[in-house]
Amino acid sequence: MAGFVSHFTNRLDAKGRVSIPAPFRAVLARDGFEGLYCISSAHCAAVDAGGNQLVAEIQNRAQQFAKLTPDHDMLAAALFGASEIIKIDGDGRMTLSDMIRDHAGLSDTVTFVGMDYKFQIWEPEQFREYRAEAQKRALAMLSGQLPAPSQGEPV
Amino acid sequence: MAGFVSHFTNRLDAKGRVSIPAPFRAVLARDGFEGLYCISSAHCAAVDAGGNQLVAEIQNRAQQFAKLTPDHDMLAAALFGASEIIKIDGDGRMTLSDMIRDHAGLSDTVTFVGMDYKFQIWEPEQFREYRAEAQKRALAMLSGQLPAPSQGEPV
DNA sequence: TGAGTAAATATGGGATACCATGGGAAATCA
DNA sequence: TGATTTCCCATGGTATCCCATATTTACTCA
Repeated sequence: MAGFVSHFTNRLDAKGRVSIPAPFRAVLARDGFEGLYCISSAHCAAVDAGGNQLVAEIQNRAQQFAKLTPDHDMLAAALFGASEIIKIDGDGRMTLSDMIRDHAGLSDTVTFVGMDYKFQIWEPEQFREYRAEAQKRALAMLSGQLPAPSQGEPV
Repeated sequence: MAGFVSHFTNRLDAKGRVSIPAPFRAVLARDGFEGLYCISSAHCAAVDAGGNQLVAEIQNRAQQFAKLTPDHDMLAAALFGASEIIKIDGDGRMTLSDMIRDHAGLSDTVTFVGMDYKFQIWEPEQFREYRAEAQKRALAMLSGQLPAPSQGEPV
């Protein structure tokens, strides 16, 4: 099944709302999750967003540790504490929370980046920089220039 | 089963639409993908296009890494963020996005180049140059003049 | 064989539907 | 009650759908 693909930049209005790109809304509708699951990325200035597919990946991560252990508690606090569920209004818009705005450094435009099972929310200029770097690294990785990938690197 | 072969040059109309060559449409119909999956080539001024076969190659590349890791995020941003799914209208035409037009440097004509499991979208003159170079290199490779090509050439 | 006919294809253009965006009014909260 | 949020409607631009036409290719039948 097709996931989140391509990237879009939309404007933030005076009320702090921004349209979620229509193709992404279509994916979310198929996914079935009510609202939009958002979680600050631990390793870049972006917010991960998505539906059940994303939630499943996160839970999968937490399940590496037995419940009630200090490790699990810590990971759970880090993951779920940095998460929130945003409502989507009748016109397909979301209202950005302070957490999202601060973490991504957003001002008046927002870039949505498809990443198959989730998408990311970026400040446009920062995404440009990240993408330039990502493309360089991807080219190197895919050309077999780099050693074996890190299988289970922490989030 | 036969893939995408040969090349065709069609005209871009005032609305930015261009007919996908009928032989390519036949391959896409067999493939079963809904629409046309497009991704900017990382190493030349062309856009890769195709259906499930192409998507499978790309997903395969991303699966080298565990989800939610920095490596996977980076690769996914470079691959899926640079992709889009273009609709094909009832007459077999696609509307070129800005991304495609810019990346390939298109103006008023488009060359479609079959490459078996995918095809490429080129500006005609740039393709001529690329092909001249490609033929020279292919000849050298096939006669064993050059060292083995890089293992995992980017999608 | 060869003119006539039918089918497929590339291309043009009008009408309609969709989407991002702005703003007002009702509802909710502190 | 003032501020914020949620719901609803308006609008301009664009993409999509549908139909028309020219040109080529394939086919038919005398």
